[in-house]
Amino acid sequence: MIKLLIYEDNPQLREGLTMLLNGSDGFEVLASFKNCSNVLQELRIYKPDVILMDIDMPGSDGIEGLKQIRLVDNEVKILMLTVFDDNKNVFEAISNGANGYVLKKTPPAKLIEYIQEANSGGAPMTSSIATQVLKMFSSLHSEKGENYNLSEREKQVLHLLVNGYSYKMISAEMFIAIDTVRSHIKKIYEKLHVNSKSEAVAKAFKDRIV
Amino acid sequence: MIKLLIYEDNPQLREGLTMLLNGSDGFEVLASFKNCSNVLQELRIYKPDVILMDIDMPGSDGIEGLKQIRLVDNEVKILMLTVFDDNKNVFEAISNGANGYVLKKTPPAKLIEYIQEANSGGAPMTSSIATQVLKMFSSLHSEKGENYNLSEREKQVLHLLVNGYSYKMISAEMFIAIDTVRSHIKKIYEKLHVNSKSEAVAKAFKDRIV
DNA sequence: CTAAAATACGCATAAATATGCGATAGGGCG
DNA sequence: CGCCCTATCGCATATTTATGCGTATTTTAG
Repeated sequence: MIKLLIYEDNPQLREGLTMLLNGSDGFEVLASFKNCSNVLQELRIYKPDVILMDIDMPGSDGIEGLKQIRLVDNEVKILMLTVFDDNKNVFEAISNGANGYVLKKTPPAKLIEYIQEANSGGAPMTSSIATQVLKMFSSLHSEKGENYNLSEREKQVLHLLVNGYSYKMISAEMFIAIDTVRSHIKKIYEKLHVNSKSEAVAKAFKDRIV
Repeated sequence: MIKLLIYEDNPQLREGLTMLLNGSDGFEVLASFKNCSNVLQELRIYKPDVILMDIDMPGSDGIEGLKQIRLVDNEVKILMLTVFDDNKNVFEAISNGANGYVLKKTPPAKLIEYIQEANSGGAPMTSSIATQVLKMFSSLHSEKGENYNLSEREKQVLHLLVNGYSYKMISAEMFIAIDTVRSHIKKIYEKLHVNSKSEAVAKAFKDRIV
């Protein structure tokens, strides 16, 4: 019997998880909470095997809770739940001793598998997370990311975009018509597989093409 | 149909894998080889989707093969197979662009799952490997930049912005009116001293507030 | 040489964003 | 109790962005 604690601010999801797990053989949800303000106390009282910890909670967030727990307990397995597979949180979580990191959209059957895996000493990750982790690793050694075959001019435009330039400013800076700026940006979007300026900027940072 | 190449020096295992996969729906083993001396040629001829690459092969070993392939092809998925979950090889493999890293003792059903995962862009790892990876990561550390005194809600909004969400999508995701999203974003811009979405995104990356 | 990119530009239009000027409600604090 | 902050929402409007559909010249790769 795997004993669980759940920390999740969204009431629906909290209830859903609790019901799912209590209804599954070999699982017992001891309690669930909407934030981790009293996580240490609760840990002492319930002595769970595995903790499901939402990352994006108001007040004391999941990373904070994780840190607190790891100050006093290195045994309990902590599985982080999140809607995002972004770099920062993954890194923070695993640097601070999380045992796994899974997306909330993970189907129930998978989630159950992951919990079992965490409980038996594994490190379950949804594949997009694992990919992130591998990317981070690769980036430690290989200096440059994808190139996306951006042309020189396109790289210049993207560079200016990343530095907060509007189309008008780019047009002025590069001595080309604003419509030409549009053309370039459209091409850039195609190549990066995005469709907004901020997505392009984000991608530029993530893939280090800046 | 996932098309596979197999590199494995042990004849029994090589045959076993081939039979297993050819006997499974949706898989086709194009060919299998006992070492990767001619990997580039074979890659060109067969154009596989996924390559199963044993690490511990005599002559040209799996890491060597991996490196060669990645010089000319960043698309094909490469799943490393090994008996050991030792640090050195894991690190080498993932630094050189392997898509996954699984132990040979992985049960067939799991292996099939992993291959599918690799094929669809994931990064399958057996849990002991994943644990290794996390441990390596934990040894690193980084600290945090400015906070800009963003409120909880503002951080959530910024987070979504960084992930390419439009106002409308944020409104849906957070269950608030689009005008409220506007309010938050205006406040965020003030606090970050910017005045466009892409600038905010850029700043979020630069200052690691994401 | 020829085909394919890259570069440059124009026009039109729908959607998204930025901004200003409001309002209401709850929580924390001296 | 007022005062400030956060969070919520509404309306109006100007600007910016995204996109489609064109044309034309130059450079590059096969």
